[in-house]
Amino acid sequence: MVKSLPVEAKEALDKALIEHGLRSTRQREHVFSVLLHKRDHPTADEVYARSRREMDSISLATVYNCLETLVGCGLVRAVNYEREPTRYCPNLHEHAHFQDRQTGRVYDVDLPPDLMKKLRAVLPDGYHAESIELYFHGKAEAENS
Amino acid sequence: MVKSLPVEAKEALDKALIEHGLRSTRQREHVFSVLLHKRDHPTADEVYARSRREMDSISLATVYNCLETLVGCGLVRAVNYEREPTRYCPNLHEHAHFQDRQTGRVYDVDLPPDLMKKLRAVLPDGYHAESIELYFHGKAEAENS
DNA sequence: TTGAAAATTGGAATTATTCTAATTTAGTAA
DNA sequence: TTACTAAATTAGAATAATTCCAATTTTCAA
Repeated sequence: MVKSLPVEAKEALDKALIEHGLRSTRQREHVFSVLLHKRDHPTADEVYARSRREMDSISLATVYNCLETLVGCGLVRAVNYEREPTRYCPNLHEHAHFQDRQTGRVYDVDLPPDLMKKLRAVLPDGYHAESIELYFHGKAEAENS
Repeated sequence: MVKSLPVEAKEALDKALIEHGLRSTRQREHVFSVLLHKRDHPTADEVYARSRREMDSISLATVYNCLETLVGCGLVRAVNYEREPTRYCPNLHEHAHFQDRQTGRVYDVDLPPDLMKKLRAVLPDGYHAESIELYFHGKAEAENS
């Protein structure tokens, strides 16, 4: 059972939507709550399945729309490994991703402060990065869950 | 006109193919030469178009097969930005990629020695990276070509 | 030279995602 | 409240990069 949005998340959502000139809808709120509730980098299909458990009328197209909206508002990041389906991540701290080769599971990797600054400094003059994505792929030692 | 493979590239290709228990074919050699000749991170479709200019009988499926083989042999890297078509890069030096938001063009970014080592050190115990991909996206000041 | 395994081929199939056009809804103004 | 209008949702069709398939061709070792 996905609990509804905590107030601070609801506030962040409404604020971001208003800032972007977008409306608050049940579906957007629900999709956001699904992402926050289980932060395991689900695909759109998985978000759809989870969303339907509480909101059986939501459509796949709407899930895609909501995810795109959330990414556009900066509340969620899209994570792409090779040509696998896009995964979604509501962690807004500066972080990288690690995918386990065997299970395909994706984990967040915290980054030391200033690492992004250092990476940005690697760019030659004339290159200005708006986003930096750091993807690790390999073997993660067995964990529970 | 795509010149045929330089000897050292031909040798590297044959060596890599043999190491992986694969055969040398005209198509593999030609696709590799196309990648080496213009290193602008072409998509499979673009590689197909270029390959056909000299080898009109090559099929799109074969181009995909060859690219996959070259990547598997470690002679070429696959570059993925969001859900755009995969691009291919024959630069084997340690490097990152930068995509210009406006043109979509992808550039190689040289990395200082040891940067990859430092990035690897960011991983918590139990995580072992086999590959690390660093993607920049933003604005590159206008260049010729 | 030959045979078997591997590679190529054209076209069909797949699949994540986007598009479309009709319906519903949110938010505002009267 | 009510009514309006633009925005959002919806189901299903369409798209596009890639993969699959079964038949043919090629490589290479014996």
